[in-house]
Amino acid sequence: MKTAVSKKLDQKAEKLIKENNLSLTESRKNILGYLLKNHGPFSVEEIHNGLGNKACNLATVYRSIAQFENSNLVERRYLGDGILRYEYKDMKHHHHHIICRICKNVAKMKYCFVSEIEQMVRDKGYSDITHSLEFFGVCAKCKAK
Amino acid sequence: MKTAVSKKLDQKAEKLIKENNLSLTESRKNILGYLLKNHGPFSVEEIHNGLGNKACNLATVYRSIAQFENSNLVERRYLGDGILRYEYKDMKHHHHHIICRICKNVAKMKYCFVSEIEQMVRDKGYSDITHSLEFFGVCAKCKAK
DNA sequence: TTATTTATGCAAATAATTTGCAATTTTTAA
DNA sequence: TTAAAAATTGCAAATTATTTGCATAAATAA
Repeated sequence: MKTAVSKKLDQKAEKLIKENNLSLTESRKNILGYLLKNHGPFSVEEIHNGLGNKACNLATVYRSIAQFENSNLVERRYLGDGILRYEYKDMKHHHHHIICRICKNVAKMKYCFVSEIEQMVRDKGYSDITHSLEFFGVCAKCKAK
Repeated sequence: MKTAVSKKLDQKAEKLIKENNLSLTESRKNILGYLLKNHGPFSVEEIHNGLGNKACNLATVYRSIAQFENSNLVERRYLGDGILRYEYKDMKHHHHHIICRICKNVAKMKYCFVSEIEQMVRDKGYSDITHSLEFFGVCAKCKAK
């Protein structure tokens, strides 16, 4: 069963892949579609499972993600546990995360005023600046236990 | 040749190890001493090489670093390239990094006003909050090339 | 000092990621 | 539209970073 929203996001995935001059394959459509429909970040394995495992090979997920990263469609996150995760890089909704050190739940933090600091970095002579900011803490639920 | 400063930092390493109730071994003194004397972050392999390789086994560096992390003496950094790095956690000099995407040079950024945001995280019910903030850009040198 | 606990070296085991290569799919261009 | 060229995929094997088991050695406690 494909909802209208799901279909729309599949189309968006297709559009993004073409716009970035990547060849349009089933796997890539599925992988990027998955990231558009689900709010990550996800490990490569989670994406692979999420797609149903037989959708494509794990190596293909790695390769596709690498392409998407190069094309700036996806961004890598490191949450401190030794596993890399990826999520769709939505330019219009820049955000950060709050990760519970115990249950690993990832909450979104929409507010960001790091851009003010980026100006300082720019003043030091750097260009093409990005940043990664993650918060770690113990969430209320875990604290109560 | 051991300078006075170097000797002082070795003593500091020793003190820190004892204070944290870790047994005081040659390896641990060397590893923490290295992190006190050199401004990281460093990968486990870099530390191992830095100490001269025969100083101790690579596995020992991994194990010692894990201990130091638990004792909050050392903090883990992820600079986006798939390798974990570690540096001495100097409570008195909290700072962030600016990493050149090309030459990988790591510059220190002493200024930090993320603590203001931490209050927001606290307000959401999280406790024991820490954060990780890294900037990535192309440094002036690399840009000129 | 001797007993007990803890750490180390070494080699083997894991786990995540990458790669080579033949087969397949996608794109290009006639 | 179709044939040729280019790029991607699956699979298995290779890498790489990290962890672990276990016997030996060193550090701490009594």
